[in-house]
Amino acid sequence: MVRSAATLFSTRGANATSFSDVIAQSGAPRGSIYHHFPEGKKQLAIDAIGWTAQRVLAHLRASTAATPGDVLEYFIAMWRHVVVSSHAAAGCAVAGVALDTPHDEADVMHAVNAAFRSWSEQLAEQLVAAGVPAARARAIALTTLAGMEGALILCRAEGGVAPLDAVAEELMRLLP
Amino acid sequence: MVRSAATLFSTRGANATSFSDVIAQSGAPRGSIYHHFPEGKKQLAIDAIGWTAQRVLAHLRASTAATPGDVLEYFIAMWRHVVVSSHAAAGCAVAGVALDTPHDEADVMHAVNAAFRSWSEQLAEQLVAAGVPAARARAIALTTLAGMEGALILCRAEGGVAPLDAVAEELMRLLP
DNA sequence: CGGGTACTATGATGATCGTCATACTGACTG
DNA sequence: CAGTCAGTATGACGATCATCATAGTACCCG
Repeated sequence: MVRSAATLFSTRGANATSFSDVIAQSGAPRGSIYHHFPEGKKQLAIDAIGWTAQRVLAHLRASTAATPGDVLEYFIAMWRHVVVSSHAAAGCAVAGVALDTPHDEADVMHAVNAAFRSWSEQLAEQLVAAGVPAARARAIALTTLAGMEGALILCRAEGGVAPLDAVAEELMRLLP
Repeated sequence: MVRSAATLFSTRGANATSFSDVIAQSGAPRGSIYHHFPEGKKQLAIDAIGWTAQRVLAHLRASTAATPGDVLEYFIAMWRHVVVSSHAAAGCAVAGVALDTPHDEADVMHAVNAAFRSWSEQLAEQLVAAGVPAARARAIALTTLAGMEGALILCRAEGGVAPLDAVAEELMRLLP
């Protein structure tokens, strides 16, 4: 269910995804929604974000990139694969929740923020390990993350991967 | 109504915004929804995007920036103002629609794409006028747009303007 | 004044949503 | 074997949504 929710969030946003959709796509039993998610939809969103965050983190940690350029390329290639394999229909599930959630829903927003920060920090860490000074690494990591999130939206709008490629090429210039 | 819809889209996304919300916020009469928007909510979304697109374009055209740095700063300052004046609650209405709309809703997606492209092209044009070679100008403009859209999401998640400022500083490095 | 057009008031419709209560299943514990 | 409990089935609830039909009002043109 969490996995289905995450993919649905990434293609239609959180509010356009109903429990019925999640049930239908995951094959999970209807009756056990509030057994596994006692707090309802909010909890499903939080769990889906957490699941996505961990998945991305695990993928990043599997990287063997040694140079700063390889680090960024590995991160970018991950998002590029999302766009290509979904024919520009999917984006980032975390962003899909972030834009659909009123900013005063503290716990959901906190999960969103934690996900973004974990990715940014992991990326910065890898850049530091590849020889980039810490302060610059943090800034480059954050900019790359923002660039990707924005590029995902542009790709979705255009229906192709071209914007992401163009953004990626520019982001590479930020490296020493 | 269009103005209200646009601001609501930018703070909660398109699907979380009901006609009732738009009515309540705009003070418009309930009975005349389908007089002004015969195609229903889809048309409201398209019109809100068009209105936002034109508003941003008009603001950009009012710029007197002469150097490439000033051009980017003017564009960035606009988004920064959105974040600051809304206390990090608002983002980009076009993005709010883009993520909430299934990718096969062709006419809405076309409006979204047109909005993004018009901004990107206007920005590139100004960069060229400030002396940046055309090819680079287009790439920098697209990257800046993507960076801002992503930064808006990060600011919303964090509740502050810090991510946007960090991204802005890095984007400036792309200029010759 | 008369007629037509633009807009609004009111409220109904069917669908869908999130949420939950109640009852059932099966497997595991002692 | 009796008992417990995680998980599932079924279906109902109030609310809200987008949409529309019908009837009304305001205003402009001649």
